[in-house]
Formats: sequence, structure tokens, C-alpha cells
Amino acid sequence: MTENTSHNRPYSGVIARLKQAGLRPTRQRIALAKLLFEGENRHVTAEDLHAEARAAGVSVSLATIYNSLNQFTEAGIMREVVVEAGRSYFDTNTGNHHHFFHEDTGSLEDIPSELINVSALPAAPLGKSVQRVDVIVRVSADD
Amino acid sequence: MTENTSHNRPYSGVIARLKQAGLRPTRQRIALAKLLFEGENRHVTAEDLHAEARAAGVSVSLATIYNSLNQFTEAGIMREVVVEAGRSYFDTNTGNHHHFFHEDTGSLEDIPSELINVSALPAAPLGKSVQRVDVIVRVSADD
DNA sequence: TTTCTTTTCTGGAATAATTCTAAACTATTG
DNA sequence: CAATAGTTTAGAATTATTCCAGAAAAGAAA
Repeated sequence: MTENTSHNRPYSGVIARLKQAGLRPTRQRIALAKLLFEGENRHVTAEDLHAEARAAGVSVSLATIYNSLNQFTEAGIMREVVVEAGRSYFDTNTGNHHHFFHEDTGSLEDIPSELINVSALPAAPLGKSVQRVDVIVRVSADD
Repeated sequence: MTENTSHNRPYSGVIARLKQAGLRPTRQRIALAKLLFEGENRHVTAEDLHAEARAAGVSVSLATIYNSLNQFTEAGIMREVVVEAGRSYFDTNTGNHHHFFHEDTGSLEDIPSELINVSALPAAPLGKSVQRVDVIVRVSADD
């Protein structure tokens, strides 16, 4: 019987996940998916992931890192978080939540959505619908 | 008496405003400040403002646009809004408020802070303080 | 004014993040 | 296994922004 939880699990779990997302489980996508999805949720930039892959002995081009992160995002198994002009972060947590952005270290930290209460949203303009509400709490070392 | 149009006023408010911000009122800063601060609040990119300046017959280099927007932001008379990786918006409204981001047109719209209620914020991590809370409501045309 | 000092402006080069391209490669299907 | 459709790759191209070093302009002083 095949295990099918989203926890740590063998090789095949990541493959199933890619297939379900409509992506061919290639050598490089499998390697990247393992780095990203086996373990805790994470926030990475393309460069981060590239360095990590190389450190893990996986040979993947930077172009493929970008392709994969974008495909994972389109497929809904990751999401993009924009906090700084000129750099994109990708988040493996696709559930409803928000972020602390540590301005001094450039790192992100999840805030569970229950902890933030966004209410009384004005209606979306006519003919438009709300895609998502992002709350970014910017923190930095005290003055 | 001299003319008193907003286009041709030697002592328009912008000069005072620049001085108060600790910035020398130079020809190009005055021209840009007039475009930005005389009238309604606005959201511009560097390219937007550059095009607008040229259209208004003001000759300013793009480097100066970037310098000025960054200086205005540092001086606290504008603020930067990050909604899309790879593009910076600058907002003349420095008060407490939030934004609709129209994903299809790439434009921003203010949401008065009274209309959004962000509560129960988790405490900022130790030794850090909250710089700002940004709420971005992403909207796009209905499917 | 005239001169001096300091700040600002500018075009072009430099940088950084990301996307594009076209050829080489690989997974899947028959 | 061979055909074909999808994927990867290195490097070129693109985009947004910053850097640079000389030229111009602003403020202060004489």
C-alpha cells in the first residue's frame, strides 16, 4: 500500500506530488521537490535553492530553478511572496497565512492566519474579485 | 501681481516642503515635487514619473528620478510600496493606509486604514520592533 | 558680484535578478 | 526500441536599478 501523507516519506511521495500537479517527474524536479517539500515549510529565493542543490551534489542550472519555482507556483504547490523590490521569495506553505519580514536579515517567518484578523475589507471594485490578501509585518532591530 | 497658477509659481509650497525635508530645492527636484505633490495622492514608478516629466517638458535624467524618489522616501515625504517583484512603486500618501493592487492593470488604489482592521498581531520577535504593517488586497477581473 | 566649496545632475557603464533561446537531452507512449 | 512531446541547459538578452566621474548649479563667503 502506498503512503500518501504529506509528511516525510520515501522518494515516491515527491513523484506522486509532481504528477498530481501535472508536472513530469524529471531528475531535477524530483531533486528540487525533495529539498523543498520533505521537512518543514520553507521560504527560498532562486539563488538560495540553487546553492542548496549544488551543496547537496545535485547539478541543476539556475534557469531550471527559475522554471521549476514558477511551475510549482502555477501548479499551486508553492506560492510567491513579494516583500522586497528586486527579489522573489517562494513559499512552500500554500495555506492561508501571513508573514513577518525581517528587514535586517532578509528572512521571512510565517504568521498563522488565526493570529491576524483582517476585517471590514471594502468590497472589491466592480467586476473584480479578491485573489488574495497579503499581510506583511516588517520588523527590524530596535533603534 | 504675478501669476499664481500651479505651473508658474516661484514660491509654491513644494520649495518649502523640500527644505523641510532637508533637500535642496533644485530645478529638477522642484519640478518632480510639483508633479507629485500638487494635486491628489499618487502612486508612480520611476519610469512613469520620467515619462510624465518629459511630457511636461521637464528635462530630467532617469538617474535623477531614481535619486529623487529614493531621497523623498528617505526623507519621509513619500513611501515605497512593494507589490510586484521587479518593480517599485512610490506613494505620495505617507499616512497609515493600505492598498488594492489591480493585478491586471498593475495599478494601486488606496484603502483608508479605518476600513481594515488588523488585530491580534503576534508580538514582534525579541529585540525587534514593528516598522510597518502592509496589507495588500490583490484583485483581478472575475474569471 | 566673484570666487569657493559642496551638493547635485547626468549619460553611460555596471550590476542584479530574471527570462529567453535554440540545441541537446529525457520521459512517456505506442 | 523509436517516435514525439516535454524538459534542461548555457549563454545571450532583457529589465529595473545603481554606480561613476565629470560637468553644472546652489549656497556661503568675501
